[in-house]
Amino acid sequence: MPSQALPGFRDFYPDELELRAHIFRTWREVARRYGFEEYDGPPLEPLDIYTAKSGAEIVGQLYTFTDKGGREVALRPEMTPTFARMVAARANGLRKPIRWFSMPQLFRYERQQRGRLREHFQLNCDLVGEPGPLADAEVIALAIDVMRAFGLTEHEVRARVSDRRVLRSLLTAAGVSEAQLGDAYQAIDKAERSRAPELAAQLHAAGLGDAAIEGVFAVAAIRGRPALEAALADSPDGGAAAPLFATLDALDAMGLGAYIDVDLSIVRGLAYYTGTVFELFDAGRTLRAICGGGRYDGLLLALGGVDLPALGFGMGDVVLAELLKDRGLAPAPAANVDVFVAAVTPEDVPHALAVAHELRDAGIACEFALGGQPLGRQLKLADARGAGRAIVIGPDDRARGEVVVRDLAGKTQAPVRRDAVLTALASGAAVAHTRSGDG
RNA sequence: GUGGUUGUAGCUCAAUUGGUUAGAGCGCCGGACUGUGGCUCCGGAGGUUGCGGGUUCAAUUCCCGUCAGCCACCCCA
Repeated sequence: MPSQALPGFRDFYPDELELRAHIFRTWREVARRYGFEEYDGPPLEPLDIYTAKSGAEIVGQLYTFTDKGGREVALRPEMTPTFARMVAARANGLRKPIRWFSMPQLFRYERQQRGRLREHFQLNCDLVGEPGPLADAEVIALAIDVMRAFGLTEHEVRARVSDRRVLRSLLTAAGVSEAQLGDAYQAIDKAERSRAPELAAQLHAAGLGDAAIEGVFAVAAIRGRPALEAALADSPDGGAAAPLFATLDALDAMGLGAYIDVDLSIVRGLAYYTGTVFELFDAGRTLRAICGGGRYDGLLLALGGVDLPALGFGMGDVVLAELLKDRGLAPAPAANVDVFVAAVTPEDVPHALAVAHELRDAGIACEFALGGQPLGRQLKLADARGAGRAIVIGPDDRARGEVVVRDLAGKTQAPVRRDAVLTALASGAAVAHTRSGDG
């Protein structure tokens, strides 16, 4: 048994890379539709840009080492610190709002499971410089439109949306103190996965009273806009949800309302979110989150020293690829070549090479048999390669100054003058492409 | 990092309460088929049964360890 890839790392065979390329193409195409520009940064960064934000305990989940210059470095586990640095460095010169996206490969040293590896690619889209609710709608809409571009409908993917400003208002009204908010968020985040008595015990240990604990569970159970509006009716700060509602209205106006579930159990694990938070899930909830993001208005100040409102999301390729395969939405295998050039006898081979290279110069993908196989075997290979046409060159054809152009799907063929091969291919029956979708 | 569970050709899976040479389909290579492909038929290559140890006359099968996958926890930047 030869060595294999490290746990959590992937070898991409051609058919798997095909899916990855499909995901990358789609990510770029949809981001472009929203006016986002692509950027990138180094995959290796100083360790402290990650510990500064998340504390030293994060080191256990990073790939770190000391480089030959004595620097503590880490393979990037996330893009946000790099993004914050880049934005901060040129903040004054960049026209706001900034719409940037990237597709970094990220690394984290953790026990892998389905949908969670030690290495993955992640679409990061961030919008900086706009505090208003339309920015939130733009970012959520972009995430949803990526799903739609893959052919995923509102029956297959759900966007669960909440807002930390709303959570804070409701929890405060229920008697949760400012200092206890973090514990309350954590309990809400786990509400669907953990048992209520355990969570209640943890909250109790954090100093919450019975009424406040009950309030936390009540908030975590809010689903849908009417339920949220009802809860807010009893709240002293009913206006806390105004931005969220404006964002939801905007998504409705875009025609994407069918994808949205107001779901107050969504808080996101990160401490730095300040407003809208959202996650995308497959409708059956059999997989991990496809995408997560939200508004982080204080983070650029903390990381980069520029005080700009911002929000964004990250969408990994692993869960997405699982979902596309489950739903039969992975692209059909592409044809390797458009045309296969077959030589009947060894004497025909130089002529086949000349024709093949003419086609290649003209931008047509073509292949010929390297091993002098019989014609039948060559055509078999042409078929396996998905070629739409074959060009057959034999002594008889050459004697007439011709080649045979065969339509492999239609099983028809016709002689073509040797010097008219290119024009015949261009004007004849369309070269078959098996690719569908993004071709 | 903790606990549970599963590991048999490239892939999907078989192998009678432990029994002799570990099989099949798909895929791959070749032949039937040296100027016409997808089908069919025939043949071939490909396995230290994840790895190591133990029990036994005998281990793919039972036990232990280890590695890897999966599930839950942790974490989810």
